[in-house]
Amino acid sequence: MATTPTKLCMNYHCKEVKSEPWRRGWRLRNGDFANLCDRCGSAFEEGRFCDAFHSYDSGWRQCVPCGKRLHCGCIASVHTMVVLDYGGVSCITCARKTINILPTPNPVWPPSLFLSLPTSDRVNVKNWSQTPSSGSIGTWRQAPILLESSSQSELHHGMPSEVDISGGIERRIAGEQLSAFLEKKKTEDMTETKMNGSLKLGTSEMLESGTKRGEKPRSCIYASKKSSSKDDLSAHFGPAVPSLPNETNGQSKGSGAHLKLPTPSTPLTKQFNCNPINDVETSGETQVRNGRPRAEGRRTHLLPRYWPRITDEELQQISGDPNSVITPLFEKTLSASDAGRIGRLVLPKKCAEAYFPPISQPEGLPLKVQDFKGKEWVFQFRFWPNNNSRMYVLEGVTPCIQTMQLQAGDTVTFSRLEPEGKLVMGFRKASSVPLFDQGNQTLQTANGVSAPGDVNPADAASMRPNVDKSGYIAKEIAESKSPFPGKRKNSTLGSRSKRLRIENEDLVELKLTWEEAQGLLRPPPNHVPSVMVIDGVEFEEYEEPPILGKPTIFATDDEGKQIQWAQCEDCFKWRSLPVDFLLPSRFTCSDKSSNAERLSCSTAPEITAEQLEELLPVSNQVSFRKMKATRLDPETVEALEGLDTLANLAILGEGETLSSSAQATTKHPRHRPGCSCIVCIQPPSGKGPKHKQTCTCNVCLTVKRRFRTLMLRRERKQSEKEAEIVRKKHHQQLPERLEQEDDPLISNDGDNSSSDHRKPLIEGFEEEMNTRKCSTSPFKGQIDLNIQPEREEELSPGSDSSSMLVKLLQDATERNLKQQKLSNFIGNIDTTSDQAEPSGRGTGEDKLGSDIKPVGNHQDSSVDISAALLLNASSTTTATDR
DNA sequence: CGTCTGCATGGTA
DNA sequence: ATACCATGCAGAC
Repeated sequence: MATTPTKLCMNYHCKEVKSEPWRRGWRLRNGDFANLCDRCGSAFEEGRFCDAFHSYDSGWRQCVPCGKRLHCGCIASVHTMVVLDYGGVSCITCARKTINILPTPNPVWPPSLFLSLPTSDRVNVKNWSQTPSSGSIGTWRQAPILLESSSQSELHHGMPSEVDISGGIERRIAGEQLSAFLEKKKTEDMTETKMNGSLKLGTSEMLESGTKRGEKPRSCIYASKKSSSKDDLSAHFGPAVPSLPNETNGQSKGSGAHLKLPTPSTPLTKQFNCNPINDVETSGETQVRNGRPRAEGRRTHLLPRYWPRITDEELQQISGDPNSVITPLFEKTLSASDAGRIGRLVLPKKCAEAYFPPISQPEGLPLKVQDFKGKEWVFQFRFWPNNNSRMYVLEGVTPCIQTMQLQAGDTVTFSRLEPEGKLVMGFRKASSVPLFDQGNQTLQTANGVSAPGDVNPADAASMRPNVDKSGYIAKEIAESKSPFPGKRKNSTLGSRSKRLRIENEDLVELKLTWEEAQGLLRPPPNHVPSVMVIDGVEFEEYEEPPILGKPTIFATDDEGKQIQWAQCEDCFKWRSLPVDFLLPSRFTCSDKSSNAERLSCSTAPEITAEQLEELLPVSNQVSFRKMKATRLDPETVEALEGLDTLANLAILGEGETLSSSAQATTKHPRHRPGCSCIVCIQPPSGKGPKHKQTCTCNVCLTVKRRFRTLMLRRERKQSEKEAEIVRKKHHQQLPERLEQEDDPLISNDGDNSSSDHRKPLIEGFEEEMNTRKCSTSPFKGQIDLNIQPEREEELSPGSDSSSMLVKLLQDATERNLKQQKLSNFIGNIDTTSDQAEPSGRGTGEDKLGSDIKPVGNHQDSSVDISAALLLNASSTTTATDR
């Protein structure tokens, strides 16, 4: 970029083919300088470039004070003139003389900023005019634009609210700055920023270097146009300046504040290397673009939690067009209210005022926003008077949020895509961050990208002229399942109400824990269960509460024998173990006693994680990776260990105490007060009466009900599953997204769709489980009220239940068997939840069988079952169902 | 009676 | 002490 791709002189009228050395011309957007041949370069240096080459071009005006001809809107001359407040232009010389008075430096077009787009395009860009106030806005917007674009400082300095007047701003900008700016140009110093920068509207530097310290003029940067006309500027910058002094100000006390706000975002353009953000603050965090504003000023104004976090990569993904620039504006973690059905998304005041179009009426205006898929949404951007302030909200977001499958705790991001100026809305699933990964605040999760979308012409107004709009999006992180990023980047929730926090973080976390824990439940060590039979189903009863074992991976060895792979806690090597080996909560090589040879951590690994991963079905690799990560990450390890505690707490919670001194009852580990599941309502092992098929006791009724539910579900699942498959085929292009969706852990049950999302998968697992069980189940063919619901599938045709249902079940089973085969084994890990679900899910009522154990192992030996689920998968189910 | 709308309240930073 | 904002809630529909 820096240099012209070709070896041609960059003077459009010259194009002399030349080789090095080139003479330096105007600054390009990318920070480099135009390469000019000697002749053109000389003309440029002498300030007669336009006279020499553009004499016949349009755009010539006269300096108001001295009458000198000025080629306005030309990148080659942009730095030599100033746009006056009251109209007209002035050469720099005159501007300097008049200094604070009239002259406004050209807003920036620092050459660097200059966009190749035709002026016209940009200029028209947004008519914010939609708003009633638009008219006036236009005017002063320009100013703001300039300010912002050029420099934040300016804004801060003074222009604030009253900015209305273009004049004000411009004045400041005046000559001095210009000159300063020019000087800088020469030196190319980006460093200097300060005020000058701000004033230097015109200076390209600002833009480029823009970021100098905190204040990088983000928005401005990109807006370059050939024409210097205000319009143009406004188009670009305008938005940026959210400031809205006038418009907004009505309420807010400091409209000025608004102005300031705008600044924060720096345009992160792809094009420009200068990522304000990066430049400034992040020396280290190069990749994450936190919206953190470079500008300190901004920071102070925009709470960290709203700083957009987005990586360069993400940005790039968002904008497919290499020429487009995405400027992250801000992000917000959805509150319960935001994600609720009301469809109102509360916008941080400062963000709204800084990046959205100014609105003077509560009704606000329609705002077009594109989502990462490029779909355009129109929200009503408005505000409510609140105290002496305003509360900004986006109305009508429900469809969008549902489409993105967002829920409380997830984060939506707003970015602006330049030069289109479109607002882009992205998102980041809270779940994407590994549960235990709290420490990492990186954006792994982020994704959403937004495609460019135009601001709607009509609504364009809504978007601010200059403001950046970028919606950025979050990609979903594939693996992340965990619901909450521990700390979430900014603890967006942090400030939120406890309620929210609990719901989203803790709750989710707890939920996850449960899901994961479910699959890891193990009988207490060294405890021999007493087996009770309830209606034909064996239940293992332990005196001690279960413990959480370590996740393992089930596979088949070379000989076709079922085995499970477990990772040593100490050396992280993977060891093969008999499929029926129950891992303790902390497994180490030395525990591999199952094999004759006793191992130690020093023993060479039998397989590497990578190899192991390869052995897994694709569908399980994600889980595996997660597991792997979990183990390797010290934090996670700790967390894992804490899982035990957590799980136990959860188990113990709710009043029931499954203390070590466990009560001898049939209550399952997850029993909760009031639990009426088939297990809990049963008398202690073996003491209950045997049920007949005609029995109408609670247990039997429950089982029957569950069976019915199961059958219905199966039908539904089947159809959904098929639909899902079809859908996937169509959407393979969005792997990430899909992946996320697939992530079972992510599911939150919120009201949203996310839950729906998982359903298919879960169900699939369920089916699998059912299938297996069925195949092995001894009870085929009949509805045996004594069996666990999960096993109901086993029923074979001819059972008491409708033969049709049975048939359906069988069909589904067969199908599933074929499809899932071995993959089923992998159940422990993440899939754990899935597994669990299956069983549990079968019945709508969780509890039933849920809790108890996996009878399966006793009955059939379907390895998977026994191995993976010592406990009851069902319990998991329970959790999910609920 | 459910939903929508706009404002009020109160917790948190 | 103040501003922000998540949620509540009453009135309207």
